Amino acid sequence: METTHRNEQQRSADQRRRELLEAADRVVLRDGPQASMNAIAAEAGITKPILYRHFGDKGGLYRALAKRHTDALLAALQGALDAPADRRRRVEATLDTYLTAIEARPQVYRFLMHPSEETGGGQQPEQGFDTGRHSAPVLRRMGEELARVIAERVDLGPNSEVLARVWGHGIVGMMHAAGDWWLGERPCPREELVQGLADLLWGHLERVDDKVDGPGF
Amino acid sequence: METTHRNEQQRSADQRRRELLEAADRVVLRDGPQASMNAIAAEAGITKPILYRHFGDKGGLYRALAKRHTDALLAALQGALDAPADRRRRVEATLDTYLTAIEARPQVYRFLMHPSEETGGGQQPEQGFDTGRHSAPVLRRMGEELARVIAERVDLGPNSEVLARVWGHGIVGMMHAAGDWWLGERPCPREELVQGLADLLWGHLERVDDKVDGPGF
DNA sequence: CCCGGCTGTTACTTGCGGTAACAGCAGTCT
DNA sequence: AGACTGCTGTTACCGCAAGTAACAGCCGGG
Repeated sequence: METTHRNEQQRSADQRRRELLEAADRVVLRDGPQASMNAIAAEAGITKPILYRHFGDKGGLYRALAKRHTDALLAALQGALDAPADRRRRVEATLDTYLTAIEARPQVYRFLMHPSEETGGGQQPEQGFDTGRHSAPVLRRMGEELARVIAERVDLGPNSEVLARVWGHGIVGMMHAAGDWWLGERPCPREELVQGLADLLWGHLERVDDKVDGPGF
Repeated sequence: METTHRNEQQRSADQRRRELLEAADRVVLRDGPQASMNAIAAEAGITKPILYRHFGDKGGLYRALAKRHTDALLAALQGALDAPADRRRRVEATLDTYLTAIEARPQVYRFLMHPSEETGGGQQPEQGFDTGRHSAPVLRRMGEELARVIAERVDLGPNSEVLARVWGHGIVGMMHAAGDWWLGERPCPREELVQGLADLLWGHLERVDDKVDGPGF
């Protein structure tokens, strides 16, 4: 029967693809984003052309890899965002979830934030004014997701469509940058960072007092 | 006289270096960060080894290039941050300065935010748990600078040292992420984005009303 | 006069992304 | 049975970019 044949092959191909992805994962998490296709193939016990048959090019493999981790992270954040608690607690929980994740697996984090979509090889596909294309897709997805949540839960007045997205991307960027810095320098325990960021979001910037001397802020 | 000789050579070397940097600038701004050393050398009218004598390796050239643009951007931001106006106006002016800069020269922006410190060639220098090393140095410098300004101008209570840095990096990250998204999609005029971000910083998140239906935010 | 230190070159090595071209091994159709 | 299809996998190659000798000319100072 042809369909059976098809399904078996399909299943096998998918399974193979998963195995390859896991091998690639190991190598990338060990060697960073500059892991070579040869190294990944060797880890999987095969040779290069097979990888190319499955993923097209290096970018394809990276994208497939990134999608898995991105989906996992987003799911965790969704959970925190939907938890039954008051608004401030949910904000804290979301920040904490993100920071806990990047703290637990910094290699994954580093990989996700640094797709570095190189062209490298034999041809140069496109090259025309690709403004803003470089930012990590994780951040974009997180920003859009948060924007959706904000837009559907709070009333931002006129133009709330765009405003929610401004805030979504802005908040995600804040979380990301602060987390990145914190992960590199570890200047304080996580809980303190969470509180500091939540306070910032909570509008303390408006209320903090000027110092007695100096031009004020 | 030996000193004269030295100075002449030094001056000449510095001038040559500047010329090379300008040539590199043209190529990088035209071809993006994956501009080849050969192309840069050709643009400068010379060949590769000279570039390597001046800058060590590709990373060195990129760092030198990035420093020039970073310094310029930071100077502009300092100006906005020190302008004589009330706090809200200064916040708006700073956001606007940044956004105007990235809008005016998106290629420079893209280059600065995507150093992509590849190793590439013959050897692999270091590879041990370099958590957080990837973030663009511009952002770090901007974050630290803003932290300094915050720390010296407002009173954040106990632990204000660390808290100021949390806020500095957080705010810079917010600005960066929102700017990046905005530059790519252009969903609204710049002024609207500035107001939205300033509002977010101004603590509207605390005060916005829940929508009448839904779980609230 | 020749030496030190610069400018510049050509020609090479190494390594990586990517691609033929080929070989074996199912299962399927006639 | 035997040709066909579609996968698995291989070796061997191309092109290109980073980085490095090794060599050649120029010029000021002992």
